[in-house]
Amino acid sequence: MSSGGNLASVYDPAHVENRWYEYWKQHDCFLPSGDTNRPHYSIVMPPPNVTGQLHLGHALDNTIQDILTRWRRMQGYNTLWLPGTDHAGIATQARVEESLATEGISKYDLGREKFLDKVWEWKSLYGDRITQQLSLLGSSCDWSRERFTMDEGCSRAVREVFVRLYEKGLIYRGDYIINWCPRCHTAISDIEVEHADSDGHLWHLKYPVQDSDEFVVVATTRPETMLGDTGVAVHPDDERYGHLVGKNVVLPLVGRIIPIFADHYVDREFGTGAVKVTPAHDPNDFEMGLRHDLEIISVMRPDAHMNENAGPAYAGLDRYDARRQVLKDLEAGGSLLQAEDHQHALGHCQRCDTVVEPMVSLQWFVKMQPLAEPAIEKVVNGEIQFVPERFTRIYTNWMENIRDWCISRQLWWGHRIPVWYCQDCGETICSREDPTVCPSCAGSELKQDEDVLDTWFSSALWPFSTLGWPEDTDDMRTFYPTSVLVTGRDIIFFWVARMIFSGIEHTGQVPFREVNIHGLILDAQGRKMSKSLGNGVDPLEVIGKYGADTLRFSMVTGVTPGNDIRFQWDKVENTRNFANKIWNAARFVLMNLEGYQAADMNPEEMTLADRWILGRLQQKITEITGLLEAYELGEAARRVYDFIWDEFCDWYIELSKPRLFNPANPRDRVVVQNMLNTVLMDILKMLHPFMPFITEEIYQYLPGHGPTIMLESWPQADPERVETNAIDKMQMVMAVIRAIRNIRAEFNLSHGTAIKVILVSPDPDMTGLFQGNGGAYVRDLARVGDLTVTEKIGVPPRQAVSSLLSFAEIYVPLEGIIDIDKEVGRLEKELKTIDQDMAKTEAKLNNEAFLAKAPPEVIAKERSRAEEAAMRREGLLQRLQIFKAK
RNA sequence: GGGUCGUUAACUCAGAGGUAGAGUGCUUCCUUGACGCGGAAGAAGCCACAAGUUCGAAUCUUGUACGACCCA
Repeated sequence: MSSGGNLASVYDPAHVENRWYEYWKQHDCFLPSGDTNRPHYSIVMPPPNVTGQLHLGHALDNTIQDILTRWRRMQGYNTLWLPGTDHAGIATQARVEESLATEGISKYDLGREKFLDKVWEWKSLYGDRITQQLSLLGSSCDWSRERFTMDEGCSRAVREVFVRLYEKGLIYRGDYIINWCPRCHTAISDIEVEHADSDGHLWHLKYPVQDSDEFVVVATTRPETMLGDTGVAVHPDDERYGHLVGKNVVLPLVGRIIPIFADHYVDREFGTGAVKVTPAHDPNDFEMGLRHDLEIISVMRPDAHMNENAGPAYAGLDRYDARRQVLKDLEAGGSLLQAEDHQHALGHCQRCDTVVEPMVSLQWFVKMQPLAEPAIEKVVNGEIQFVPERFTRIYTNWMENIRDWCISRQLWWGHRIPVWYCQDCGETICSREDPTVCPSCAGSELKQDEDVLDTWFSSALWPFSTLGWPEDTDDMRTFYPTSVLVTGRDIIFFWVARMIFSGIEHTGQVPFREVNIHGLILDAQGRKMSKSLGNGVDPLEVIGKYGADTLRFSMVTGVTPGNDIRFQWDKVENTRNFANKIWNAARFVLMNLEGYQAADMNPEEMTLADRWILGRLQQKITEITGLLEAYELGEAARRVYDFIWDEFCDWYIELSKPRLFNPANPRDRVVVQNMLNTVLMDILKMLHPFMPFITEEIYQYLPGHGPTIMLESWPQADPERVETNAIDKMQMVMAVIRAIRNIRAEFNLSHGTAIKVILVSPDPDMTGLFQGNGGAYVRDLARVGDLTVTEKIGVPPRQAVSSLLSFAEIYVPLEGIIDIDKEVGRLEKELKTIDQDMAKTEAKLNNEAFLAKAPPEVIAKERSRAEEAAMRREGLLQRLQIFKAK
């Protein structure tokens, strides 16, 4: 056993954390126990971007997962937390391109293969960084099973899934309108588009009706697209335009003859009620175009400059220059009627914030309807549960309105689409193995599709691809479906939803039973942390300054399920202080364990304080375990905090001191030593999932410790140890001590002066308590030199301050010190509040409806409250009489 | 336009039918044999507003206002 006297009085995480992480790793503590007789508990980690850096969002997400994992592991589950990283197609490729650009090289200079070599170089250079950062956080994940979305196994799963869906007809290729990012030069899916309101204009353009003097005025926010207009739409019931439906207009600047048609999509209230239709550059227009068989004329190039279809005057112009030019030309031709200010939502690329351009393009899609249906059902019927429950609706609403998923990306970094085109006969071949000859014509000129898959296509398979699917592996059988998925509310659509339908479709099972959704970490002002605002806080900085335990605990205590939390340095500091508090409590215990011998807790030998703290400990075990089961991690952490600081440190340790230092009773010392050790041990175990490092460090100093606290069993509450009688009595002792301390503070009685106290209670139980153990506590903790306990007092001393508790009266004689006027004032104030309280309770007790309908225990409580108040009031009046009777 | 969340002490947030809680900050005191990153005591709130349900509402219902976010 080490002596606590060697420990520094200030806890320094830097000397502790890395050491234990290495120790755990070396001793294989993160691996599943492998005991398949025990239930399994498994989590797959949401894979961070392989070239990314740990941010506070990761820190929170992984802290929650680690808490759950460590807790369940201690509970004896066969526990697996599987880590890994994501190849993050667009983001990673963009970063490599940026880096090459500084050398003046473009990816085209290198060509596809050499460029990909570069990306893999990046991956190996930065791929470890994020996982090392996760280690610093204390993540107890099984690194031996670490995966990467582009490793061999995951790639195999991707290939299998693509081929299966293709063969089932759920994957198709076609020309459809998609969101195009002109900067990233790729298609992106609907949810990768972020809408932001921006100030623009609504221009009214005058289109002449063919063979007529009439005009149709259309309103648009994007006049440059008029070059690609192939129709004008009005609402079928709009009387203003009814006579024009079926006629044509002559498109200004272009001269194209295009039809006027009716469609219910048109909003009569908006603008002029007539809209120009550009099927090639607007998703709604595209739909209308299909319905009315309109021509699709694309007027833009992939870089969002106009193409030759826009006409020689505009070809080559950037879309915004083209807008200015078109407006100028329309105005010159008298076709521009008015421009009003108008706010509208613009789509931006999630990655680079460039304004997205809707374009018609040949892409691959997943047909969502058949996949969405069972995915909704499994959530509605509770096979998958969202926690908090309200996220269920967010999920189902989205799933019910889902559109087909555009999965092809015009990138090089990613899973290449496993489709080949025969150059001889034009056959399309989708295959699990790379084909060498065309099955149709036996030709060998096969060319693979250039595109790669959306990164989320592989992420969607993560819960099973990481466990070995499509093979029927031990891990699949043991750990799938996983127990819970922990993630932020921002990726429910991107990821959670897609894992659910993929899991059901490919494994026939849900990928996880529960989804625990947490909020986002905001800055101190409540804003999202972002690079552009520069308000991000680096978790590594926090760990460096305060330690990972502190970061973890400070984040998790701020958590209420599903809600965002603000990051505050104040809170981090407070948590650091908490760590130091535990450290010093442990130091105190260790310093006083000299001569420690393990002893059975004999109830006979236990004092009131012992029974109280043991009872409270059992209650806390029950509460905290229950809160963890309900994913109320923040509340659980707060309970641990309060118990340690308020009850264990401020009361129990203080109460233990006299017994430790009393040489007259050596046996007493042994009992307290055992108490301190066991209670501290259980406290550490409960705190361990939250603060793994400091708890391990202290644990290793305590007598009776095992190889690691990680593999200790989670405390179990023993109901027999909950003696409510002892708890109640202790609470009364505490009330007396507080009352005396209060008097001390109010009368400035320095801590050095031992005072005299008279405690009066007619209840023999009470007098017994304070003549015994309770009195000793009062003497020690309230510094009472002379404590008189009596059932009755004839005439209370006049020169005394009093405190009237519900179960006892306390008098502190202060001959010569007491200021009678002040004391009278104090009592009168107290009398007033009692009167107010009494009025309230009496109003209730006089209310017949209350007596008739309120539950009996509430009525009883109200009655006893009234009685207590009456007693205290009586006492106060007596006191006042004594003072006034001069 | 639809939806979700929030509005509680100066600040940051808990609490979810039975007389309001914490941390920080503030005031006063304390070099008591773990801890000043500490201890003791205290001041501080018509729980956004309105109506309803209920014996009883900060808590449930409906609406309003303000703020944040998501979807269209």
